[in-house]
Amino acid sequence: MSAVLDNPRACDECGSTALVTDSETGELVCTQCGAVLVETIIDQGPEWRAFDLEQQQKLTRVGAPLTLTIHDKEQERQYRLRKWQRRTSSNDSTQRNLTHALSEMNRIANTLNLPKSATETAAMIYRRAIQRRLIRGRTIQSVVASALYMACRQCNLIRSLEDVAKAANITRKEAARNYRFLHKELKQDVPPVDRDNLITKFVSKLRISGPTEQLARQILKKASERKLTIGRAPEGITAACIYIACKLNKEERTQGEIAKTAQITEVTIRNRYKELIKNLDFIVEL
DNA sequence: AAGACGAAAGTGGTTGA
DNA sequence: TCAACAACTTTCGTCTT
Repeated sequence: MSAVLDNPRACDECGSTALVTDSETGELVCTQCGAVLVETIIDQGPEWRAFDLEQQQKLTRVGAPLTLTIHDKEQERQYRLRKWQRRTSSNDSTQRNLTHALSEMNRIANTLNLPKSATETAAMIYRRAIQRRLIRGRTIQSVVASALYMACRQCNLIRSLEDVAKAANITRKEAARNYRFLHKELKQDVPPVDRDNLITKFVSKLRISGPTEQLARQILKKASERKLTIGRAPEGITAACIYIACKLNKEERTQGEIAKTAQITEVTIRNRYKELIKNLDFIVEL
């Protein structure tokens, strides 16, 4: 784990201010280029820092870890520079790709207001993708967007593929294509979209009252129990439940309004809610 | 006039022979 | 590899409030 630092310091190597401390080693590390910046802390372990298995193997080498017996700052600095040079020359394109991707990822995550945990998950996914050589032939933008979307799903955060794609300046279609590819290749476990979370999000966007929200949840629960939700997009089901709840509570919301916030069409809401009311006879009593 | 309705055609992906 | 298929969208004419 690492923590953000409100350190005004910039990276010596690339000038970025996105620095984090590695809580295990206490090193100050640049998230942009991977440079290790703090030399005052003595690290008892190996002094290199691997991003993934492949690098770990590549970087493993013989040599004593830095100790207090070596004070010479200049010597230390030169060693560090040599180390970095070796890194960049041996793995240049990968490193540059990663640098670019991570900065793009931070930018997109920022516009989506994603918590740090999700961005870190996405970064892990991206590194895995690099490791498996899945990037070639795809744009950084689209793979980054896919990784972020996958991370959101894994962290149970509601961010639509469309929103992620928009933030990454690519089309929904392209994001979907790359997401499917990543999902297939990485065999990552991705939970289905949590419909309760969807209700929470839509309800707050639509400013719907608490009682109506509760009613929508009840309807969703019943529909789920009666297997009316299988094979249907969660957005459509959720939107229909909210629409029905509004109707029952005389809280006027148009199909268009709800459809827009759920990023689906009115037609889909109509189809879902027709199916639901046909099979949820209990609604009549409410 | 706005909202709801539903038919019909189109889209992009999955499945299965 | 291709056609059938399911879910969803787009579009548009019509009905309802």
